[in-house]
Amino acid sequence: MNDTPQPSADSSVTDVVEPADDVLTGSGLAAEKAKRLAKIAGIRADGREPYPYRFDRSHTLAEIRAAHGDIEAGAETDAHVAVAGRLMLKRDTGKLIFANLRDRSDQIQLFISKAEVGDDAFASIADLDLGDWIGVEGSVMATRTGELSIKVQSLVLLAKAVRPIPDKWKGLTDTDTRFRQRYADLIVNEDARRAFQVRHATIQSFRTTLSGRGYIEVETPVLHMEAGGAHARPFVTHHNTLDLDLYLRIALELHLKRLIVGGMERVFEIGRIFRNEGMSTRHNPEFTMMECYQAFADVSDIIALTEELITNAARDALGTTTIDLDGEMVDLAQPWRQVRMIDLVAEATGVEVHPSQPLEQLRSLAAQHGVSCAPRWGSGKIIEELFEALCEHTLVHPTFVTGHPVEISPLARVDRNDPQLTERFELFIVGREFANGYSELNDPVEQRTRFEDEQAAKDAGDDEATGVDEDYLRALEYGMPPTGGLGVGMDRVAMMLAGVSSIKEIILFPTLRPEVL
RNA sequence: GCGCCUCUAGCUCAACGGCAGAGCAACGGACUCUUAAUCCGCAGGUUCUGGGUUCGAAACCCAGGGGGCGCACCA
Repeated sequence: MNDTPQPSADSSVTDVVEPADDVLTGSGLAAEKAKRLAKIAGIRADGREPYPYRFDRSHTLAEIRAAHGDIEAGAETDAHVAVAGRLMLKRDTGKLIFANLRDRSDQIQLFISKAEVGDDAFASIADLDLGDWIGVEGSVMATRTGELSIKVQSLVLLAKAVRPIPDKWKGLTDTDTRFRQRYADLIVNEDARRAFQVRHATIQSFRTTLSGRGYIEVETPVLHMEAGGAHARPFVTHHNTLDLDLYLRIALELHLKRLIVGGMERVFEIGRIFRNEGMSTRHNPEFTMMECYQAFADVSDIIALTEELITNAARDALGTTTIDLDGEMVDLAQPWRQVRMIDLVAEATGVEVHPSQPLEQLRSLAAQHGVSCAPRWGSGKIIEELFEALCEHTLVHPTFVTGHPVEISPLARVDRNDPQLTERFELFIVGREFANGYSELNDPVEQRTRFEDEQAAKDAGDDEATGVDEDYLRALEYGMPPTGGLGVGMDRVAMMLAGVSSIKEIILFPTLRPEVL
């Protein structure tokens, strides 16, 4: 960079190896880390390894509790076990140490007797810090007070923690720290661990249900030439070798339907999608969508599938289909309401609405209800806006809102009984959208017309409208069978089942502004 | 993007313009059945950052930063 001579190396090296005395005797974070690093040096000086490569575990802690949880107070068994986990609590009574060991499955007490392990080993165990990873061999017992414990015969350090874990009782409550340092959150907060277990069970349940119905799981590109399949502002990136701007996908839809054209008949993908929009308790810029497509099916099949997927997920993740929705216990196993969007708006306004009505009539209805309209909006868009403003938040119980206007549904097939509406639904629960599905438009000529309408909107300044996807049209020209399709916001389903109110609670590493370190 | 709230020891929180403190963790000591062990002792601070007001600011004012909530945006 410049010609300034660098400081000589030996001026900066000398005080790095041995921490200064005042750091070792203090008790701030720097002092704490220095002490623990000094312990590591001491362990190595003893010829022991603070970070060994592996440990043979015979049982998880839950397995031990399942097998021996009912032994009597004071009982000693000859069950010899090897367990591993993180040291969470330590109670040192002099010649006995009680410690709490936690692994992924459970937490169990360690009973460490100086007479049993010997003076040297006892001293090194007493020197362990909360947060250290350890491996233990011993026998299963219960203390005089009946606490299931492992009587330690030997203990090895598996990984030394240099940084202290948060408060053993209060945990970590600062949301900023919890989301930035999810590792620390997971160490101390049981609720966080549980939420991600529910998320896992939810996604696993979807896979099981779909697999059981003959769907196969596929992976389609994240980098798109054209960000289609939804109305959303995309993230733009650039491929250097091709010298090409690409978009991160905003939906899975168009590639999955190409596979239906190819004859795969039943496909699904659970994948990350990206929308360059605002963040809230219900929106993260990257989130997880499940989309599935089934040949020879229409919207009614997909409505039934949606109900089954979510009800099964509740059963698999929670063991019940009765869940708390905004303080009200609702059984998901009961049939879900179906109602047309135009009927909900009519109910809310007392006036019949339909996309065939003159634009001026709908504009004035919107104005009466405080909904302002952009000049380019057609009747269908105004009806949707009225629905969102007046009806959406009232839908607490699971409700399939159906019959969306054609104008706002460029990929959905027209209703067989009403050419101004589509065979489409959105699922709402506690006022939030969870899913979207329809009978898929498979007529290539009509799809081209719909795309051209989108293109016109885009040209008119709608930066969420999509352009014409020529390759998708080419695929449709080969013939797509009648098809029903579904998209489900997996984060929102997991939120509902985990009972959390922010999407950041159900995404391990939510998007945050950069931290100043 | 706008409004409101918030930021103090590693963690959880006090201090209402007047000496920055407690609990946990840490450190030293006692204790062979604890359960957030207990008891005694000791130590630990850029009060988010930068300005300003004041004899005196963690507190009040201004600007900036992080976070939360709401609104806006959002198939």
